[in-house]
Amino acid sequence: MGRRKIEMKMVKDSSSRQVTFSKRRTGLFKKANELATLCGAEIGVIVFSPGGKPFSFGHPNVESIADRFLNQEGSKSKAGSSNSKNDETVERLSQQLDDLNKKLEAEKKRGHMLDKAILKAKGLPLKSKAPNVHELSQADLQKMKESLEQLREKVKARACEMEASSSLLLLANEPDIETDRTVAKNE
Amino acid sequence: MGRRKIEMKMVKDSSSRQVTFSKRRTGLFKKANELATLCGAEIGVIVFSPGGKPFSFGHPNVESIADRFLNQEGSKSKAGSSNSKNDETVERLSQQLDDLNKKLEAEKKRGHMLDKAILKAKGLPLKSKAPNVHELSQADLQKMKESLEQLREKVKARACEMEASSSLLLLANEPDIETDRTVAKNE
DNA sequence: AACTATTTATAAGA
DNA sequence: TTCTTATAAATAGTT
Repeated sequence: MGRRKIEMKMVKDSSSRQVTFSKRRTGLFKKANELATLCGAEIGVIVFSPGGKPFSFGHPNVESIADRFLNQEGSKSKAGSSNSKNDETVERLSQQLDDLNKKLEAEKKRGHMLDKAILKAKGLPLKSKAPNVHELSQADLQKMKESLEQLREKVKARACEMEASSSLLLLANEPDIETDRTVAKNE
Repeated sequence: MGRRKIEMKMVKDSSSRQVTFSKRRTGLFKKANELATLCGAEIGVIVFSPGGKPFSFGHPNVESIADRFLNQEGSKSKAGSSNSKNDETVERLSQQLDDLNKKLEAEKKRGHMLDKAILKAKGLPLKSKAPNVHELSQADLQKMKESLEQLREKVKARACEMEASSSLLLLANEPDIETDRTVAKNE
């Protein structure tokens, strides 16, 4: 978003990385604040710099949001046991798998287009070495997609089980809830 | 940032607010992901929609970051000590999902690149069947982990294949290969 | 810290 | 809801 487009990978130069971190952290918090303001959403952002220093933004405050998220009393079982945390993790993994599925489908379509494009444009000797490299790639993507779907099913199944059984577990662990609005320290 | 500049006030129209929330949440997660990637920072973002639905982004995962933040001083390890193993596995799964996303996005970009440089479009339908497996626990988490590792290998393999086979094409067209991860769920 | 040239994000509209 | 387009913002490279 500046003079040049940059590669999405770790900035090598330590000094530049620090500058980027600082600028983008500010930008991220600003975006978070706008989202909270415009939509009345509750948001918590926690950032640990590469040096391990903590920064945070919260509306209304990070602690309550983090706590609420970790114990997720909203729609699941009422047991605030250590399992609910795990439960939520599994739930999120499931969501991420869903997301991956979408990406894979898009990628598959694109892959077919590329196959045609490549053959048409150059008629490269891709078939000589083995079956078409891109065809194999497609097969792999298909396998990946199927595997991911299986995993998703397992994860979902497990989430349900945990929900059902977690209510039997201990309820004696509640992290304290603090109050604090926007906190952003400079590194 | 669009057709018009908008006031930083709660969007009145419920419908528009929902759209704004969805778009900006996606943008926020993307920014968070970029910050994590570029600077090697650990980031956790938690968003509760006005309706109370939870969304989150985490690198490597929200839980560990939230925990670390809430327990700034020492370790936490609440009650369920038998869950530590699970937590560990889940953490690894999260890490691998992250890795998968990274590679997939890299390919996606590569695809865009080739696509852009070469041809016009064409799509195709697709569907697949996923066995519905229940009963998941320690052993299953292990399987999930292994599956993810296999997938990662496949993706890695494909990435290499494409890299090798597309170099010729790339030379004749646009260079520039990037990587980026994006994890965002829609409400 | 400021300053731009560019790249991104996104408000509207379809 | 997804995509497209016109603009507002964010920000990479500089000074």
